[in-house]
Formats: sequence, structure tokens, C-alpha cells
Amino acid sequence: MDTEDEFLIGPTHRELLDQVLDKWSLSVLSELCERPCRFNELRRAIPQVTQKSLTATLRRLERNGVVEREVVSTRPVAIRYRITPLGKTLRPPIDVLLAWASANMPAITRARDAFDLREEESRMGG
Amino acid sequence: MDTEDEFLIGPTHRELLDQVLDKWSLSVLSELCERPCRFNELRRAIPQVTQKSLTATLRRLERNGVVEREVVSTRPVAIRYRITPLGKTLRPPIDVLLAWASANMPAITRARDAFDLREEESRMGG
DNA sequence: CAGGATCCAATTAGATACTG
DNA sequence: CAGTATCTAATTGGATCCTG
Repeated sequence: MDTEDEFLIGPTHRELLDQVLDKWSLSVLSELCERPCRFNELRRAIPQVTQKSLTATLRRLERNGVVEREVVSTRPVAIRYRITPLGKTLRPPIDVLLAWASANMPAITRARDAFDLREEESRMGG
Repeated sequence: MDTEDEFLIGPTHRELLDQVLDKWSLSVLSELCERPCRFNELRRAIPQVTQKSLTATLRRLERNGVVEREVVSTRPVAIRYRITPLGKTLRPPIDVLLAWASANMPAITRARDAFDLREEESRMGG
């Protein structure tokens, strides 16, 4: 237990969430929650990701135990990535996050517009 | 209930979550959920953050409408940051995330150790 | 106190080229 | 197919100095 009485985040949790919720992880996990995928399937499903970043993301997720890399010994070997049981437990949190994003997108867009407008005005009047 | 084949994240949601869940945002939001804070209070509460990053984080959160910047016209002006009603709606998702991190930290540590061990072995065994 | 401005180091991303 | 290796461009982070 920490000495803090309230909820504080701490470097350990921060680091973990960084690894599991980073730029491409959410998309990869979303894909793999639906079905196991091969490398190039994932690339096609997430067109913006580069090969390099996808490789890095998969390695990181594998290291953290939420994704599993399976070598299928067919002719020119296939690699199959699948979500692990531990990885599946991430889905509710992710869904809550996505639900929040969907529900509040309009309010956030309004907030951004208002902020940008105030900024612009202060540049002119300031 | 499960979504079927079509839950994809999309650049808009990704960008939003990037802005609101980035490296320092979670810590800042956690602090501000408890009480309004001044700039240097936040710095002390999150010792690792630099002034530059804290400023950037606060601006971003303000722009997205989850944090409010209030100028208190006392003698050498005080600035008070507080969470907005919109920002408060972020707390359940964050709590779910933190709960997940806490609950699964041991499993993840084991996964990391196992992965690192496999890596090390494969470096030795060729 | 609450930053802005600036310089620099380090990390990260993108584009190619190549391999078993 | 599933990557590794490499180079470079762009972004980020830290340290320092400065101000109202």
C-alpha cells in the first residue's frame, strides 16, 4: 500500500497504461478481440500504422502478456497473433473509454472551438 | 453485450483519447478530481513533470474542456485549475483503468519476466 | 507565482531496402 | 509472408534563462 490516502497514479501504473494504451495498442487490441490476425491482416485493418510501429506494438503487447504470438508451421510459416485471456480483461476498460469518447465528442468539439476562438480573439485584441 | 465485427477505433476517437489520456494527463486529472490546484501545487504533486510539459498538458486539457483555468485577481494573481463537469465524467473510465492495472499487475509482471527470459534464452541458444 | 522563449539531447516516426 | 536493418525527418523532453 502507498502512503497516500487518496488515489494517486504512481509511476508503475503509469508505465503499464502507457504500454497497453499507447497510440496503436487500442486499435490492435480491438482487432484481435474480434479474431486472431496475421501480421499483414493487421496492417490492412489499420492502414495508418507503419510496419515498424506495428512490430513494436505487437512486441510490447506480447511482452505484457495481453497478446500471444503463435508460429503456425505451414509451408512458408504463418504467424498468428491472438488476444490472451489476460488481454480479454482489457476489453471492458477499453469499451468504457470508447463509450466515453463517443458520448462526449460533441461537447469536446464545442470546447475546442470555443478555446480556439478565445485564443484567436486574444491574439487580435491582446 | 459484445459488439460484433464492426468496432473500429477511427482517427477521431484515437486522437481524442491521445489528448486526454497522454503521459501526464491521468496524473493531472487525478489531482484535480480531488481538489482545485494551482500550478506549482501540481508540480509538487507530480514531481517528475517539468514545467514545460505541465503547461502543455494543462493547455491541452483546457482546450478539450475537461479542465478550467481560473484567474484569481488577488495581489500577484493566482491561477486556479479545476476540473470541469465534463472532466468529471472522465473519472469512471479512469477508475476502471486503474482498477484493471492494479488487479492485473502481478500477472503482467509474470508475463514480462517470462518474455524477457525467453528472449534471453533465444539469444544464448541461437 | 505562473509561465514564455530558447537551445539541445533523446526518443519516435516514416521511408527504403533487404532477407529466410 | 513477416519481419530486420538503416537512415533521416519530425516530435518530445529536459535544462536554463527570463518576465510581469
